[in-house]
Amino acid sequence: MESYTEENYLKVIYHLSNLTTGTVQTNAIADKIQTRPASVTDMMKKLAEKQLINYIKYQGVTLTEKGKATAVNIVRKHRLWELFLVKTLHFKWDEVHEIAEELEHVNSPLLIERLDEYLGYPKSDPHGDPIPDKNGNFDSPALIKLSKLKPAEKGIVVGVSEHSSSFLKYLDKIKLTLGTTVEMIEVIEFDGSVDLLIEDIRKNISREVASHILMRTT
Amino acid sequence: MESYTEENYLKVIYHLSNLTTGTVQTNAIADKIQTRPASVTDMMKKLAEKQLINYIKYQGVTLTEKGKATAVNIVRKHRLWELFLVKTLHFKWDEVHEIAEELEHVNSPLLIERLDEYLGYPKSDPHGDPIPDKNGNFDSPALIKLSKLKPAEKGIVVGVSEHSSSFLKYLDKIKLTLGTTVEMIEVIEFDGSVDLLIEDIRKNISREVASHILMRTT
DNA sequence: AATTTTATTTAGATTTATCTAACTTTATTA
DNA sequence: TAATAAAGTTAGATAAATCTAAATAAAATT
Repeated sequence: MESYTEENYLKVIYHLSNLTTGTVQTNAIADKIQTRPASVTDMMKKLAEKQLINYIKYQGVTLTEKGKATAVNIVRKHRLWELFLVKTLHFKWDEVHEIAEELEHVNSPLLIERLDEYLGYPKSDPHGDPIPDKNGNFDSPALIKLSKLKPAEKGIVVGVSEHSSSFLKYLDKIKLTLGTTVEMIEVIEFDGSVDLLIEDIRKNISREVASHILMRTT
Repeated sequence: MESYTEENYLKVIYHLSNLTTGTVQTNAIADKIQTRPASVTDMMKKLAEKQLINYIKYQGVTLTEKGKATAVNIVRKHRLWELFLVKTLHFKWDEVHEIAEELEHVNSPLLIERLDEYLGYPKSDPHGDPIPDKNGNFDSPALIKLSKLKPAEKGIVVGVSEHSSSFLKYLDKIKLTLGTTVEMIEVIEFDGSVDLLIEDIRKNISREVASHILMRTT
């Protein structure tokens, strides 16, 4: 069994290696986990000893199969809980992340099995992220960042790659929520911001925001 | 904020002082929490420093108002989760204790508020134990142990004072579940076991078991 | 009351996860 | 490529929760 802390490290490594598809650096982990690089190094040694990561001094880490399976299971629990909070307890999508961060560490495979069943074996969470099944499998639809849409191209918002409450609240405000259809008008060369048509209203959003919104083109 | 461990100590002290209405001894806590008396003493000093308990060396402890409020809140969370597991996720009453032991430590007042609302502000959990409300209030109906019923007296099973799976499974087996009406036939003087009428069938159960079944007389 | 038993506490050690400060390795750039 | 900057590691320390073994206090018994 992994400790609460070990689970968090594995989860963070998993998320960071998803973004770069390569190895994960010590400082990146320290940043995400809000700790010191020295603490990360200590933990890397421990996780390597437990065969959960491949660790080469000064070279960063990758997850082993075992480590990846553990991480995916935590992600599965996190996303099932988020969906439960929104669907059953009527939380808003920007309120669930922190609570799920705690719930994901509750260790009862049967509980998660039952929760999955209760929710109808869902395929995605309230932010559009895929929910791995019991065996860790999930399909990641081919997604494109909103910032990469071509002029006149249309797409549906299916996910976000940033889960902070302030970001999600902002999306609610400008009506850029999951399932919304958006048409690209143009990318402003000067600052990379984008002019969009959101439900027939023309809006400009920053490059920063547009790069965290994931679309499926239609 | 209290740590996971501190919360467990407070909960155990609360439950033990309920039984004796007096102070709680070091060894009793050590026993319940499966740790050494020396560890309990260490923790008692810490909890006393935080004003959660009144601690006098060699004399045992009592909860302060603050400590009691904290303990009651944990009990509230535990019982709400147990009810959720049974009502919504279709667990059996003997399967929920261990899972609730973990869930009770998730710290989100809003989550518990919503869960309470979702469950319809219930007054008792699947074992018949009262669920404290948001302010820590609950009514403890005047209960009598099954072992104390007088011959020919009838009562309804409303709770149990033992939550082990083996005990609850046994109750299921002999059809002595919550809500069942039972009539006392006689107490066998020799071993204190009781002859009962349970749904028109005459059964004998041990003093030990009968003393853990709580009744409301009818 | 003296002795024995039981309950509790103290002292000092251990484990886990963290830290700071100093040092080493790798990467960048002038 | 030598110097500088950035990234990562090591060594030694700290806090939380636990332990064992020894000491002390309270309770029970002769």
